[in-house]
Amino acid sequence: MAMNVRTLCLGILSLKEATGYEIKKMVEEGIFSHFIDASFGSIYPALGQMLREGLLSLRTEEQDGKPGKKIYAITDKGRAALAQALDTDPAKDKFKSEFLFQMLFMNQIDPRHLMVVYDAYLEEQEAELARIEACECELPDHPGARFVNAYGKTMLRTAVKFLHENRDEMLSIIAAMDNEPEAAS
Amino acid sequence: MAMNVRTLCLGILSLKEATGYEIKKMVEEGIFSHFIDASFGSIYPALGQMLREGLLSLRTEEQDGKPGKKIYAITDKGRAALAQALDTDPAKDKFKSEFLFQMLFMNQIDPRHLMVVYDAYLEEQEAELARIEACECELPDHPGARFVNAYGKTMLRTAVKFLHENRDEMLSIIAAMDNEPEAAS
DNA sequence: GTGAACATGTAACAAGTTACATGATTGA
DNA sequence: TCAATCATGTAACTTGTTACATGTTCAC
Repeated sequence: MAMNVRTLCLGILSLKEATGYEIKKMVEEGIFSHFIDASFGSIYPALGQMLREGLLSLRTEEQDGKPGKKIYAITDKGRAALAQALDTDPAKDKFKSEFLFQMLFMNQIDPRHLMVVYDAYLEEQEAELARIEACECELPDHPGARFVNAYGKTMLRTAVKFLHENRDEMLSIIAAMDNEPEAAS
Repeated sequence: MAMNVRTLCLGILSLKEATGYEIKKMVEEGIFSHFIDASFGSIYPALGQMLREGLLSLRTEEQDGKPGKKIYAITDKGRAALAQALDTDPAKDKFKSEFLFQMLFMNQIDPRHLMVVYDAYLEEQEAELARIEACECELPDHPGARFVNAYGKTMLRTAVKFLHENRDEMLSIIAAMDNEPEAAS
């Protein structure tokens, strides 16, 4: 369905008008963050392009000093484009995890470092869960947002639980490695 | 930690020697598939490059008709490079889901299509779970593989369970949309 | 006075995908 | 006979990131 930065911006702007800066913030702080990424370097060009194509309209708000806000709003043509993208079959999920890659080859890692990495990842997942739970109250009141939020919460809780439950086993694996080291540094 | 296709190939070749073709198959059929992707267009150049750099060694096995197998093996220098990559802090997970994006904007989708997409995704997750459970028996006997397999299984089971449990609610949301359509096609 | 948040934008770069090019064998 | 599996490789293309460029205000 071509879920690129363009479609992402259209989706956000279908909820309310916003500046590129605000879109970036929503992407990294809102529910989106769980399954989407986007940098300024991709958002700004996408907005400019879609404005030229008539999918967006622009209103500028001057500010003292700061470079005046460029507030984009979606047009009818933009809504049509979004509807079309939304009507396509979604591509397969893409998940890349360097953490899991490292865990897969844990027997080739220095045991001390391994545990540091493990705990850091666990904390990260906990923080992510906390964030997603926090943004729940300010959730837009439509079923999609609730569904995605609930899904993300469920998955993160499971991950955190798994990592907690398996921590002791990790420690004992490491203890075994210390006796029979394969690649301790 | 620069977990690119190079590191992926080094990791696989640290388990056993293989051809580019075999690496691709392992990536799409083994435990790797859950958190990694790689195409021929990235694997073959990576192998050639690392051979030139001395991280890999090459043995060719002629075959009748077919273009003789190029069997790569990791060298000491290659193992060192892998160890170095494994010693770096892993980058944050990257997860992209067009399905969740569509669910987020479900109120702008044709209800019938929405349910087709939902069921297709559910089936896909079930298939993925079945695959990961199947490859369990032929798992290399080291703790990393078991950990990653268990993690993947746990997450996929949770996803499948969630999707099953929320299917009825989806149906009622759709029923509500049919009465009060916002963007039915 | 130093760093963070606000605010926009460009250009070089990185990394990987898709499509193309080639060609035998095997099973439906 | 048509698709799939085996087997390698290249080149164009897509997509997005990082770093740079610029400048204010506000809190510590």
